[in-house]
Amino acid sequence: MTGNESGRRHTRDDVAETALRILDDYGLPDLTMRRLAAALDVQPSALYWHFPNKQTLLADLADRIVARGVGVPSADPATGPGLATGPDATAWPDRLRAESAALRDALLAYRDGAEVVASTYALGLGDSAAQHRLAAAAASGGFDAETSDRAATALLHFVLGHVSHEQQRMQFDSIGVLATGEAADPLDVSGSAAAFAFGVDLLVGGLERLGDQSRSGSLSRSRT
Amino acid sequence: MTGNESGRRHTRDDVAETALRILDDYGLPDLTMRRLAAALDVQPSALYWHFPNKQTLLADLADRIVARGVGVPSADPATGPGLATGPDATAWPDRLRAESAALRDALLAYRDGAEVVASTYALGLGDSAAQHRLAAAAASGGFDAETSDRAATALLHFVLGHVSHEQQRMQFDSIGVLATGEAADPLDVSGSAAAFAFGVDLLVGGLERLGDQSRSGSLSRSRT
DNA sequence: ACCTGAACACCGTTCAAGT
DNA sequence: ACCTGAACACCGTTCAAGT
Repeated sequence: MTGNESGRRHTRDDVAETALRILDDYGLPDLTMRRLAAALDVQPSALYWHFPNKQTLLADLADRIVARGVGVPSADPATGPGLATGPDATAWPDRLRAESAALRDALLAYRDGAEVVASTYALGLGDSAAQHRLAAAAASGGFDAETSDRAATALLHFVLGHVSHEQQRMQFDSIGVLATGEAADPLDVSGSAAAFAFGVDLLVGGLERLGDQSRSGSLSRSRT
Repeated sequence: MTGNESGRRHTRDDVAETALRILDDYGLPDLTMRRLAAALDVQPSALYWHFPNKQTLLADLADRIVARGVGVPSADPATGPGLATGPDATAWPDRLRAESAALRDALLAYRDGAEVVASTYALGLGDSAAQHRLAAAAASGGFDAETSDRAATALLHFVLGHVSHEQQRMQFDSIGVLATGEAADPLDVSGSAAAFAFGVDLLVGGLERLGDQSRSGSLSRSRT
């Protein structure tokens, strides 16, 4: 299905896609070079012709996971009915919220997706597509580049942290059925989404407030 | 110095403190059970009498790192001179900012401190001292428990993400002196602090704005 | 261009047994 | 109460050599 079934010779793309399948089916701890090699019917050493090391492979996966999340505007029906505005005319706070939600969806689409992207981002590897998309959304609000970048970084940290936590909890729940009578309940699915929206609203709201302040010229004290 | 030099018999506390020293001196990747055992002049298997597994050990370290950050109000002279208010009379936004800064300081006090705490938190292990302190600070602003909790979680995610990134960059800089003429510059130290403050301000500002809105009764639409 | 074979230098964890 | 000895079942990575 990946394009190479048993023809024995692989491309970098084959390797990455097979890795992505192992990740999604068995999780990050089970995504080892040796397991990946076995899935490709190849010796572990063969992988090092395609990728210099494991981190580089993971960075590639991270980029694919994030990139696969474009074109999904929000998947959230709460944006309101009949707004009928052009895609460019959307108010920037909504664009920022939509971009954050799309990123969350992208991360949730693969098991341990958030952790893969977070660790890659922490190591400074990978294209920074997520960061750039968020920064562009912020910049559409008229903020200068540094402010947009910092807001994007703050949002990204929150999103990665939140979804990592969320995914950790998902596989924890799926294993131990919890001995504590109360159970983990699927209510938490919507609870997680609400908590996510709340965090995003806090950051976007903070940015809106910052815009209001500079517009009314009440910058209490300029920072040294 | 840890209390046990070569008396050969160790306590759980000995083990944790020695682990903390290895962490700080050599970093998280070098903190292996085998290395820790060697530092204690003990067989690796001996560690499993004190801790059931490595994650539990790391959770213990995380708790110690966070706990060691209490009593350090802010370490930031920018809070303004001569306020002379009692410790309890501080405005809640300042308290939240101070708590966030103290947490950052605590994490920065140990090499890879943020990653240790973040992974422990993600796994749902450890006391949640950091989370609780932040939630208490938020609650002192008059917000209900759920709002305070969610604000604390958002802040915590941001802080852990930011400081992880910051620490990763620190050890990256200390190794590769960077071939790119521009260099990594110590300016980034203050840049990191400013970016941190900005992120915290965004979240705290968002919370203030939320307070303002509910006070003026303009909750556009109540969420379903 | 892509892979094998074999090795190097490691891991975390278990468990019977010792003192 | 605290540890040894020995093993189990793994890791990521390198490198000469093959086709």
